[in-house]
Amino acid sequence: MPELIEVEMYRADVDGLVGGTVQSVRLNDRRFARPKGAEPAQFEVLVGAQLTETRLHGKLLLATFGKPDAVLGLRFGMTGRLLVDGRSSIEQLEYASGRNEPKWDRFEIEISGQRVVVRDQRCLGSVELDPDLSKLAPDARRVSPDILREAFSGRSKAVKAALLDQSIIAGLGNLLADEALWSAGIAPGRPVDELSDVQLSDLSRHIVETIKRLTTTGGSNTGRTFDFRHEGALCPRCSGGMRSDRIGGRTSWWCSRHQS
DNA sequence: CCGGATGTTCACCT
DNA sequence: GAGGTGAACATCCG
Repeated sequence: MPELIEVEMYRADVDGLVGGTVQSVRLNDRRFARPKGAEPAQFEVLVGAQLTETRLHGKLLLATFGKPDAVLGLRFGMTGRLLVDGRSSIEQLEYASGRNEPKWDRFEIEISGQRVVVRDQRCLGSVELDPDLSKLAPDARRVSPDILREAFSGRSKAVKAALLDQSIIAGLGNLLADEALWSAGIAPGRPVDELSDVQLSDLSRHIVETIKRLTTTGGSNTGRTFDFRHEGALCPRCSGGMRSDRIGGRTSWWCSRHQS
């Protein structure tokens, strides 16, 4: 289940509570708060506030409140999920275990009688009050060839590493980045300053397209249309051998034939 | 026991 | 500043 896709589902869940009023807030695990060392008590300001809007920037889920004005930012890491009244729109997470323990409830907020819980086994997600939104990178769902070119300018790192860097482009995770590069026929290790105009435009289009496709088809299944992330796999497009390597600190898979 | 996993961040090199 | 690497975070799985 690709990353930004599921966060969008969580956003839709929270959006169903817009107009509601916060009755209680609880940070169960202070390690979950950002910035590191933030006081758990700060979240109390949300009590009595009204949820006015939800939106996404990259993988960051933002809930805006009024009276008093405040913004709550939620990050889900690799194993975080959101429960509303004990239910989640995501049945299972690939890398979360099948179990579902209440002890992993790191943050809870009650809005109009509905209990919103961030349950995160590995505790790699976080919650932040009034996150700094002034220097966010462009959102992956709205990239254009020009935006990509601008984001990559003055850089030389591998395109896969650049796509994973949330300060360059916000929203792509490991699977989504591999899939977009596969669709665009670009090898993940190719430095961004070597990409042609045509490749930049292909990449831009396939990023937007991949996110859109998986958002609409990913709800009822795993979100992935094929599986090529294993040894010996053949490319579903051209039957080339799939290769893997570590790029940008993460395992990347690509087709040795049609991606260059 | 070890390594790796849809993520982010920090420290430390070059 | 840029880029790379490795560790850390917490937990489970093969």
